[in-house]
Amino acid sequence: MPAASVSSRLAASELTKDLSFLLARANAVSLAAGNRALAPHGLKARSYSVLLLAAGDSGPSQRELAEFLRLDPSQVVSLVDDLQARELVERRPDPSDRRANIVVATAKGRALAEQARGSAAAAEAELHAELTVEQRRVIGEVLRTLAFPGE
Amino acid sequence: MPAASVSSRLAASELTKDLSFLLARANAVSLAAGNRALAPHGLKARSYSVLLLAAGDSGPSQRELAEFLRLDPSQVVSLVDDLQARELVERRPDPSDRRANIVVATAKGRALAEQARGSAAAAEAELHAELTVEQRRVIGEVLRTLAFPGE
DNA sequence: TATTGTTATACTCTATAACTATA
DNA sequence: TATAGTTATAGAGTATAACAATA
Repeated sequence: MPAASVSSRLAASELTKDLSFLLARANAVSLAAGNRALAPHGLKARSYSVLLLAAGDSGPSQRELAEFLRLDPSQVVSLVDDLQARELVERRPDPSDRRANIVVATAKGRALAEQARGSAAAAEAELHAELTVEQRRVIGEVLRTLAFPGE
Repeated sequence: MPAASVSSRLAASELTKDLSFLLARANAVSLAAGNRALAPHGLKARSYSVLLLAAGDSGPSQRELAEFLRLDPSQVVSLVDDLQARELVERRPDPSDRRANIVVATAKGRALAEQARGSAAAAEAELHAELTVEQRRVIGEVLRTLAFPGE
């Protein structure tokens, strides 16, 4: 991983006003911290997201996971393969469509998801420590709008 | 690229409240739109960022580019190699440190940077069309804080 | 015909280590 | 000794096409 951020002469650059750049850099910082927090649980951001969705009560198909996480269906295959090999999730045939697999967490998977959620939340709290309550509220709204455009 | 986002049963998931997830997804949307807008100029988000910094008046070294963009120095090498082969930037020896290369845009590079900036700004404006003025102001502040923690 | 999951493959991105030239 | 740039390489992530089973 590259060195930690430094205050730099480049901070005066026009890029600092580019929201897409700031979004990319903020995400890189957040992703690195998240992966660090999840590593002790044997998870990364991707596998954590799949596990969390599988541990919820929505009963997502692999296709739905791919769309929601903006992954290719083939990437979901290997993520689920890995989680299934570790007995954290199961593939269940969808009774209403025999082509589809419903991905559901096992008891072991739900327990791990709960632990990992604690670690992820702690890491996020640390990153957001400098933000005001108002800033947190607005950023939630805005990111939801940007993350799911047209909805 | 995966399918466009869909409104989904999964929107009720706890992940929708996870700012790190929303940040990652918003970035994926933004990056895809940015790369699409930059493609006609033969650029991607990465090379565009390097070109823009080289076109400014900071005169960044490769090391500074790596830190600011959170890239490994070896990644900067190939980005600059590519831009240099296209005569968009030059490597100039730093007079005060003969180990370092200062990366500066050529006239051709500055012209392309200006064009690309227009395309990128248009794409960003479209993505942010739904945001209020107040939301834009706050997101700028917040993303700067998250992108450059501790500064 | 179209879609879900799968496999295979190629390509890009990321991370690491080692080397050189300078400091 | 340490740092800037470079090279090489391996690993992770991404994108595409093709196939079987099912709709």
